[in-house]
Amino acid sequence: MRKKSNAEFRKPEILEHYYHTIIEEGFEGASIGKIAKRMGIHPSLIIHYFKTKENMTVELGEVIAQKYQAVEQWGNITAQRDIKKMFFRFMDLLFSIEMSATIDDSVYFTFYYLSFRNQEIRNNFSGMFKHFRSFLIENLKKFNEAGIINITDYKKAADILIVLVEGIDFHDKFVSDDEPFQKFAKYARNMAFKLLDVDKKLLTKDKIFKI
Amino acid sequence: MRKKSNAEFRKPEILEHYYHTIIEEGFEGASIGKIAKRMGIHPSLIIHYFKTKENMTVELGEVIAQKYQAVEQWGNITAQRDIKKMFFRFMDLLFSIEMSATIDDSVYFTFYYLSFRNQEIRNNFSGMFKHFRSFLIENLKKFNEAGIINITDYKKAADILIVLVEGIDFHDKFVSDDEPFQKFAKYARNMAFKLLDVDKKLLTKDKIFKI
Amino acid sequence: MRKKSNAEFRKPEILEHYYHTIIEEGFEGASIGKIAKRMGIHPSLIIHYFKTKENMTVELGEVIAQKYQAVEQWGNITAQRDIKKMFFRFMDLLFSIEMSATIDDSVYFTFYYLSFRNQEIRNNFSGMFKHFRSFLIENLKKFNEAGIINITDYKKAADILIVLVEGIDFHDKFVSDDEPFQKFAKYARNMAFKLLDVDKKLLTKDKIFKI
Amino acid sequence: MRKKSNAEFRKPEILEHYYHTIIEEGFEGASIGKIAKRMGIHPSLIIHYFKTKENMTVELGEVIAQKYQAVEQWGNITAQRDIKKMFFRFMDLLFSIEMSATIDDSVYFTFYYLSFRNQEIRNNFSGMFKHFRSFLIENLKKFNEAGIINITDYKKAADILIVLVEGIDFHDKFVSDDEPFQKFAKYARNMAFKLLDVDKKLLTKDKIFKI
DNA sequence: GATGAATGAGTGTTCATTCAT
DNA sequence: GATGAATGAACACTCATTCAT
Repeated sequence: MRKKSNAEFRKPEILEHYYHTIIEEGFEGASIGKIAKRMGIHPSLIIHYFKTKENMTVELGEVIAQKYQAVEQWGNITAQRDIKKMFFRFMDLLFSIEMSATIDDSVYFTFYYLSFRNQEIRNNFSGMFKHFRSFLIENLKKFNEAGIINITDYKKAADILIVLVEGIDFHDKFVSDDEPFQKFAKYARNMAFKLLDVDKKLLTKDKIFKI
Repeated sequence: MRKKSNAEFRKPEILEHYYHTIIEEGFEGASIGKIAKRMGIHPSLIIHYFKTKENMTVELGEVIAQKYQAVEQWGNITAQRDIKKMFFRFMDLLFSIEMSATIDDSVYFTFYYLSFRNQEIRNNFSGMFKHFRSFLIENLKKFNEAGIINITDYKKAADILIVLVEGIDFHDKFVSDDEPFQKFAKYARNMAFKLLDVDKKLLTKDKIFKI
Repeated sequence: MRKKSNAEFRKPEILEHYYHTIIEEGFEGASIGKIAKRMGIHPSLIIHYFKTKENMTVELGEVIAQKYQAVEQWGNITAQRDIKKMFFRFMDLLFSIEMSATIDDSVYFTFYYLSFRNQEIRNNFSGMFKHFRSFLIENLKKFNEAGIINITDYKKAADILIVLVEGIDFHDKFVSDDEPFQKFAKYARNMAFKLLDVDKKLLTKDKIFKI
Repeated sequence: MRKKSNAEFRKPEILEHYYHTIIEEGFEGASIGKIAKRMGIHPSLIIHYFKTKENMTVELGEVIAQKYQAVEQWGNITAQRDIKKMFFRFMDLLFSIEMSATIDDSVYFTFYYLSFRNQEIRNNFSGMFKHFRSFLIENLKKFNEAGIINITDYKKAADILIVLVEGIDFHDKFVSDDEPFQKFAKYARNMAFKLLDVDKKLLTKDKIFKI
């Protein structure tokens, strides 16, 4: 009854295993053979579905890029009626561990790294960031018009937010003295408040952006 | 006294070729065989000097990490007597293309990526950033005491500077709409001015940090 | 009564594509997968019709062997009433490029080559040559009885004709200094005239067989 | 003492095994793995010496082509003082089984076949035939000047001899009714006598060239 | 009749590494 | 110090074929 495993089910299943094999064995270690063994299938079946390993890698890149965009929580937030509350929840989510944790860091960096040698992967990631930027711009506009923030160049603002958000992961990995992720995340968020010129009346003490 | 092509000279030479092979062939493509062919020597000789490829990779990581620290230009700048001039030249260099161009981006990202699977490499890079942070702190202190900037938490300030500086490369690679590197770099620099609370009297028009 | 694309039509179609795939990709390169792709069908379908690839190869060998025999032009020639004219047209056709061009040389040699490892293919080709020899004998007899040629051993004569005819292709491929195919063909034809002891009165200048 | 197996010894050894593997398994069946197993060595060692299988195949082609040229017996014959005796021994050797048996037929045909897809192999074989033709021309000249044969176009004569000689193998493989190789070989030789216009006084009964 | 899933053997080749010289 | 021989594991991928649908 459920033996009817076709491409629609199999391909995501394989990508899932590919993803986890990368986590456990690294990108170079994630051979088709190992993925197949992990799944209990024959290596050539993977080729059957993806033709080449590169295809499979690109497709995994797509999935990862899509996951980044599809942070489901955004839905609830942007549905919030009180725009001030909405702003702060928006920023909290932006600088939250949830944002970072959707994709395993090592895989994430793997694909950044692969971007340098694979145009398709680069395009996927670039597209993902541009899409995300559009989403940010759209919302920044609302906040600006409501007088919560005070900016003129939406695009630049969105860009700097992306840099800060990505920077948290980076900091956590390479610079941090083992302090909890959230600590620097919150700090970065406050820096964002400052750069966006958030209405000072709205800021409680824990949101102060003095370095 | 006889031949002087010993390890001391050979190892850096090999690492140099390893580095360029990575640029041209990617990390996976940079096999010992290819490096050897590039040098016109026998692959075994590379093993002879480094024992294993992993060793060689780690050593290349060290060299790269050291290069990042040893930005020679800093010397001239910190020797500057007029502290205000010094500050702006300091910031200009920090957000300059020279900072980014010392090491090829693709190799840089390769080692970030390798950090996830190799503790030694991670330590090297982590150490490099900490060292760099110390350097920043030291200088920020001077600027703060001279009343040029106005901060309280030096470490945090240094961290955010690192994030912003690293973010330029990242932005250039993935987010930028093909605008020149310098444009966003300058913008990021201005954001830094804002976060550091630079004395407004010192800012000319092109240094204004309004988004 | 429904679809009429059944084996009778499909098999020759597949063989046709197999033939052309061999020309383009070589025998080793002519995989079932490639043939199927060429036809826009599924590889399994080819297996469905031929059971195994070897079967298919043997069947292609049959088709090729048959084509060699079925040189339609012979019909017109042997219908010729003037036996002298008939002889010369017969010989002209025998040593013509049309004889060689019916089957692509590379495929032809492929099957010679396959003959060594496949009894069935060898039998097909052997049968084809024997059949062709019978045809030659039959006609040589007529020419001999009409006094045009002067031989006693028909079989040997037929054999030597086959050797000469096949030799033209061989010469063209390996020995010729890029001179046109027809030049050596004509030369070989004249040698045949000599061996068959053609009545000298019948020979015009361009048919003289002196080396 | 004899462990010192280097390329000079190893490569011919491998080619020898390649040759025999082709005989036993056919060209497609002669994989590097099988050759290695036959030799009791590791497959990658074969790659070590030849880099690619194609190289190895081309080199085998060279060896085969050279063997054809280097028929040692010629030496003794052309040293013969009595030119008439020499002529007949020359022709006997030309149409002898020794000429055909130096290289296994199936391998020989394999390389004919490969010539169609590999320029280098084609060149080797073409060169071999041209070299052989030169050798024939050189000798035909002597025989002609001695009045034994009577020809004007040496090159054409040499070409037709090659075609006849190659034709024996061909006939034996595909046309012959299992009659011994020598029988048709002798017959072909006699045809050659006829084409070369051998001085009739020299011909004994078994050399008569009437078909 | 036709397709896709799945298999399993096999391909040439790459690679890091060891050892003897 | 430097080379070549040799290894053995691993790799992505091809291929013909079988089976269920």
